[in-house]
Amino acid sequence: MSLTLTSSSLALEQTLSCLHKCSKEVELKQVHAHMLKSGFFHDPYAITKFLSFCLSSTFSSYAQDVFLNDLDRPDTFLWNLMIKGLSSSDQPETSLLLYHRMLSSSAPHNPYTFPFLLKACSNLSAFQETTQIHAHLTKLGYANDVYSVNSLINSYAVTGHFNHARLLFDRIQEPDLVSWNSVIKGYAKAGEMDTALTLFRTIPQEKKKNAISWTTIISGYVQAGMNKEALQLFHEMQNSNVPPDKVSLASALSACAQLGALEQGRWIHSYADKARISIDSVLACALIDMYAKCGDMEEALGVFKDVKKKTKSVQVWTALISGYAYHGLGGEAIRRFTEMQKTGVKPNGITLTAVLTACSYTGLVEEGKSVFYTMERDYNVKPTIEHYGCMVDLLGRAGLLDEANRLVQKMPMKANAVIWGSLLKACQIHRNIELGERIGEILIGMDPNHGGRYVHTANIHAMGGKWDKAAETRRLMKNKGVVKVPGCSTISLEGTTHEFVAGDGSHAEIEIIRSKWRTVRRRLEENGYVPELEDLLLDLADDEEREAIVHQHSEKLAVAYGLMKTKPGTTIRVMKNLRVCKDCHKVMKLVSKIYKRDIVMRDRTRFHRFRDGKCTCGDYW
DNA sequence: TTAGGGTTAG
Repeated sequence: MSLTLTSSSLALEQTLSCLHKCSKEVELKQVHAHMLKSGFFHDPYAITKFLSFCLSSTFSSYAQDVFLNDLDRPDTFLWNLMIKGLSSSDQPETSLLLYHRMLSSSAPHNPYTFPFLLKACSNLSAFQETTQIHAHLTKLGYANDVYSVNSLINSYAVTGHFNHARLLFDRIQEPDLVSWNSVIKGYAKAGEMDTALTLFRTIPQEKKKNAISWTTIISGYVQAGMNKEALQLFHEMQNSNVPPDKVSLASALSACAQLGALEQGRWIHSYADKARISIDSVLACALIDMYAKCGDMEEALGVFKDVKKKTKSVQVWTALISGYAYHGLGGEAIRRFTEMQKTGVKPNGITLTAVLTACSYTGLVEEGKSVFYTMERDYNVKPTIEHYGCMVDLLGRAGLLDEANRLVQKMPMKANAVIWGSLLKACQIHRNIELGERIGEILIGMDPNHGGRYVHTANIHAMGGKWDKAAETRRLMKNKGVVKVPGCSTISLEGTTHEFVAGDGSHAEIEIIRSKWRTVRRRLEENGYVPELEDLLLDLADDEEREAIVHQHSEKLAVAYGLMKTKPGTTIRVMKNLRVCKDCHKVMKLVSKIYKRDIVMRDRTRFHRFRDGKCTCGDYW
């Protein structure tokens, strides 16, 4: 008897080890059939192992089928196993479905189910379901179960209902750290950073803030676009004896990427190396994105190459492709896109947005069209407004304004301000005054408090010589009290960021900088420079006045400062909040040649790298 | 059994 048992359990263990090698559904089916035939499906241990494997790999719907069809009256443990597994699968809604099945079965309920269910609600961002489950667990008498309450707080937090979360939090006699972190998340998610920070500061010392607490507040600031504050908190975290883990690092890297803070980003990278924190897919993404957005594509590629093949997820590939896109390296982006597919990684909607952006920025019209019109068939991704946006931009930049406009008319969703904005820009570049004026009016209607809308509309009127209309638009803007965001450029030197705002003289060394700029300008003029005033369609009387304005542009002052303060041959890195104007672009090309300097300039949407009189954008931007 | 992260069109 004991011999039989041993051999049968041996057989089971062998079968289970086969199970773990299954990567295709046919293979899984074979193991499944074998287990049924051998009677293993009467053994709860075997069933648990089988379902757990399916749920943790790509076979969660297979697990669901087996569970519902093959099992005779599963117990509460198995129901919970299924609900847990499905809650973090790619179809969390099936978890809720199973819960309703469980209720109509004879399996007795227990409080263990609820945190899993609420996890599914969080993953679905489902507020209605959260309230239903809340009501149900109250009715069943689990309203004081700490795990359930914390999960409820989290679900309300994730769905943006911080008041619901707070109400529950305030009723807890002594909230644990999970409760604190969850309620803070609620405020952070809703952008209520003042309250989030106040609560964060109120966490009692004995609860001992952990890396999760810190990351919650840091990533809250990042999501609110308050990146400087995020990095300040990251520094505070390091002084507080809570070592950052990979999740904290990824959040801080996001802040660096947005700020263009290359030095701090590099520091985080070397910290991860020193602390022997392995670079997983998410950290790799954050690093590649940081280096790319800070203008260092070589380093971004270095990180990408060091990532192990198994870790090269679609997101990691997408981060690299996006980097090439906004560096204007369309050919390289497409090459990587092809390479990615050869390794068996399928693109998602975001990857395709990046590829289309790359085509748009490089003028690869046919390549872009081919991807756009086959994406649903080839990649099973339905075009979203972002993809249409890329296409409108691609066609518009290339001068195919009618085609772009037709696409806007026939797309299945309503055009938003981004789409109209990109079409208006194309009208300016290609001097289609009539269409541009119509779009300008639409945009002002959509965004009456956005200064840029009025400025662009006034400019297109001016371009058509309609000075009275241009003046009227500016007057309208003034009357409404709307102000234009001023152009602002920054340059980082030895860890200090210097800021220059157009026409503003607040920098301590402004007089020397202006004088330096006059010297630069003279050298440019000796080399044949003539100002490019086309972009500056202000209704000013004469060219002299317009020239004076163009020479106060913030990026010129930043570069002049860079030339003053850095050694010959050093790359000058400048960031601008708006798009670079034609004259500044021309000037940068000349400076790069005459002063033998590489200039890397990040503007609102992309990078320009100037070297020896040329720019990587090929003057197509 | 409960809490934190990355890639997206102007």
